Amino acid sequence: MKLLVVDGNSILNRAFYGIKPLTTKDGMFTNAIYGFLTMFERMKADTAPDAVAIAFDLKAKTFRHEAYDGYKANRKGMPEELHMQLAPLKELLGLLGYRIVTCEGFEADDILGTLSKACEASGGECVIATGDRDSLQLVDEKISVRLAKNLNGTMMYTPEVVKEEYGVEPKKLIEIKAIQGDSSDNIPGVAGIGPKGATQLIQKYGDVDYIYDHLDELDIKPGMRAKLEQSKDNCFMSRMLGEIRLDAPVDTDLEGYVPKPADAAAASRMMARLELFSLIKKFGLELTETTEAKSDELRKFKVVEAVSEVLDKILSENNKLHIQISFEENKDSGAIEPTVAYISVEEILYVVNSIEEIKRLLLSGKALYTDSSKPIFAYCDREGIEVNIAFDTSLAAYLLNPSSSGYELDKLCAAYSIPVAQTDCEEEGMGFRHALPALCKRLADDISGIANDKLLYDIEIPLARVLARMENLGFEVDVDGIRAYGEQLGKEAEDLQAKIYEAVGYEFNINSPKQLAKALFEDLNLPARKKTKSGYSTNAEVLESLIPLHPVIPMILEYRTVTKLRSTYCDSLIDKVAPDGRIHSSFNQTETRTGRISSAEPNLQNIPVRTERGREFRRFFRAKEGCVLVDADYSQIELRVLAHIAGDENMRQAFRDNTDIHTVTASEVFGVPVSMVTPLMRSRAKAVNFGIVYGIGAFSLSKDIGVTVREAKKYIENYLAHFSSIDSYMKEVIEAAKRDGYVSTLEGRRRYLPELTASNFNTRSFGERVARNAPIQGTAADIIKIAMVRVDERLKKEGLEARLILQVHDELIVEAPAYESMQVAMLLQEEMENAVQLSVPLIAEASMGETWYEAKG
DNA sequence: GTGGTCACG
DNA sequence: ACGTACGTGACCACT
Repeated sequence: MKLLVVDGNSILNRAFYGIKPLTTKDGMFTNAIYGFLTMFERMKADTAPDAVAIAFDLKAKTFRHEAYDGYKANRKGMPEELHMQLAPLKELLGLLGYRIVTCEGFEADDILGTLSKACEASGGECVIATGDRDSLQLVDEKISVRLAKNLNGTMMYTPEVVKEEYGVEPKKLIEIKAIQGDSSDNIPGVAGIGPKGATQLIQKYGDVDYIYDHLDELDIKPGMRAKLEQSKDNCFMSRMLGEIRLDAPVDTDLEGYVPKPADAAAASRMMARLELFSLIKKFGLELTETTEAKSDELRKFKVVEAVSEVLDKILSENNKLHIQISFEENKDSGAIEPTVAYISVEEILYVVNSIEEIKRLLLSGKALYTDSSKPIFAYCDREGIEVNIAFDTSLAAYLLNPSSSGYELDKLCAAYSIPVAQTDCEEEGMGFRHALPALCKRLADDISGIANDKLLYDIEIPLARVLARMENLGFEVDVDGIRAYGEQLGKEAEDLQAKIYEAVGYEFNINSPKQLAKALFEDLNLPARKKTKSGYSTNAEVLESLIPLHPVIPMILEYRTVTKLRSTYCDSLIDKVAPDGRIHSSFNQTETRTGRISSAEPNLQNIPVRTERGREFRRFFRAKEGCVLVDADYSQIELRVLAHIAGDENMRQAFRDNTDIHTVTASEVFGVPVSMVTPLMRSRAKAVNFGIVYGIGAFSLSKDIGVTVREAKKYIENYLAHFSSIDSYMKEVIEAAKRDGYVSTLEGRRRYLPELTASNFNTRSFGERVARNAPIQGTAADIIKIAMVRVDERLKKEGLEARLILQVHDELIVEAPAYESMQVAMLLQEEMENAVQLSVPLIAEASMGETWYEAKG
């Protein structure tokens, strides 16, 4: 019999502190549950046990507290955000079939000890899973300890490993601890003797009893002898405190710990409630039912194939349709086409299998309520169909909580407790499809409840259509140009590589941070400035500081730049060019927590611009024959938004006067007239402005602009003294966020901030920075989204051929026939500047050219 | 799959 | 005393 005994509290702690905060949309923390179950599953897979026991401490005092008041006296209680996870975790473990063991008056450690010895006594083998080293004393031939280091890594301790690491046998660890003590549990040990001294004593004399019995005869230095004499009582008490008991009154019949079959439905339901969907998969469960429905609610529904006549009837009887459409690539034409549609009407889920019938639905002009509108918009755009989308559950759910991990139908049904009815139909997932009307209703109510109607119906849904068209259109690129440039960069990289090998003295993989760190910090003896989790940092900041120390450093920096440009922007970009000679990026509308859109496969929002060498890539992004690119970007949109929402008159005035904001800031921060502001002062002031938007700290600012922390602090103080409303706004927004649990943008877009209630300083500070930044970044995102919808409408209304093809957060790019370019530039600027009315002017500047390089001002 | 690094706003 | 700016996506090495 192989027994796995889990130290519940210790693994839970590891999980909690080792994983960044994870919460459900209601602010319930779930990171420790997630981490615990992930580690648990891994340990179980690694050890393949026949029986499993999970030991937890009880809150009550143990015999150790009785013996010594000070025991764990310096231990703070469990933080609330961890405590709230304990009961659900235990319940979940029970549902999964595992047995939890607790014991009054004893700690989890004693349970581990008792069970492991009982297992050994019955001829079995035992693995103890824990996060702290106390249990190492239990290790012997049949008992091993798996020490969890992080989410994925464990370290296996056998007697040999313990001996190797500590220099003594496992049992002797108790003796060492008796002398050394343990500050984390407030165990005193012998005052003045630390780990080294304690280990030596035990290695030499075996145990504490022997030492005290023969204290006068032993060859111990007088100082140490005095310390031992003085702390004799503490030493024996410490041993008692540190020794794990093997006789806790728990059930030691191992058969009772063989896991029972899991209550799969209840467990998956619970995980869904905790929004831990990846765990459902990890534990081999299925997300089938999402709520515990009463039997009459569980009524079955019918699945009916909607042939032509049935469809006629549906269309004649309904003005709105709840519809979900699957798309697939047609293998012959390569086009993305609808393959099957599901329409949910009361008791029946209609399945539409013909593409012609699906087209009829789209052309019907009925208000469509769907789970994902963008693919529908995209298909209809290609087919020239004017589709009427009235609702999109993914967009609604994104507005309700932009921090969720996914917005698929099944997850939403689970997260919003929509009952999923049953069918006898074979196919999986039909229940979720049938739940679409109920889900739409619930989400629509919730959207109204937080006054996000305009955001959803007038901004996000229309925007989905614009994005779909942008994806369809794509961006023409000069493939040969990229290829040639890639070869040039490849040659440069080779030359640099050879020079680097020569300078270092041997060949290695420069792209490997690990090998590079060895070359620089070990073989060339350069000073390591910063550590990462896995070694010494070799990032650009570190390398730049090393430039004066070795001629190879600039080569490495250049090598990095060149290979980065080549691998990220040559090879992969070429791969993404479609047969039409254009790159069709995907624009994700539910990805960012601030409301921005993101671009992927490829990401066209991070094409280089800051260095000339990188900027060259923009020459290969060009307008098609006969067209030009019209590019318009907002000037200082985030600072203008800040001036508006903070209501700062000084900053507003600066923008109304259309002055250079960084120069004005410099003048205030450095206390000189505007005419005396030097370029250095302006650039530092610019960093301060950025910092303010990001939720500044003096340390980071000082690092960014290379001044002392003291100076940086002074700059910030000067800044906030002059723009005093910004100061008060920043304080108020955090207060409001703590009160409400969320921050919002101008249009009411929310971001929830459970981090603000965390007890961990760093977590909470992060929450505060986000509270300051999200309304600004998010409002800017709202504004450009409105502009995009309006630009698209205007282009259509004015009968222009020009089309939006790209958005880069504060920049829009339109591909326009040359003869339309002036009109388009005017239109773009006008719609961008008037998307919303703020108390400061919004400025957008348009320029144009054949390529992105030329078009960008 | 994660971590380090770096491209963009 | 903490540990150090917001938001993304992609590549590479390494486990």
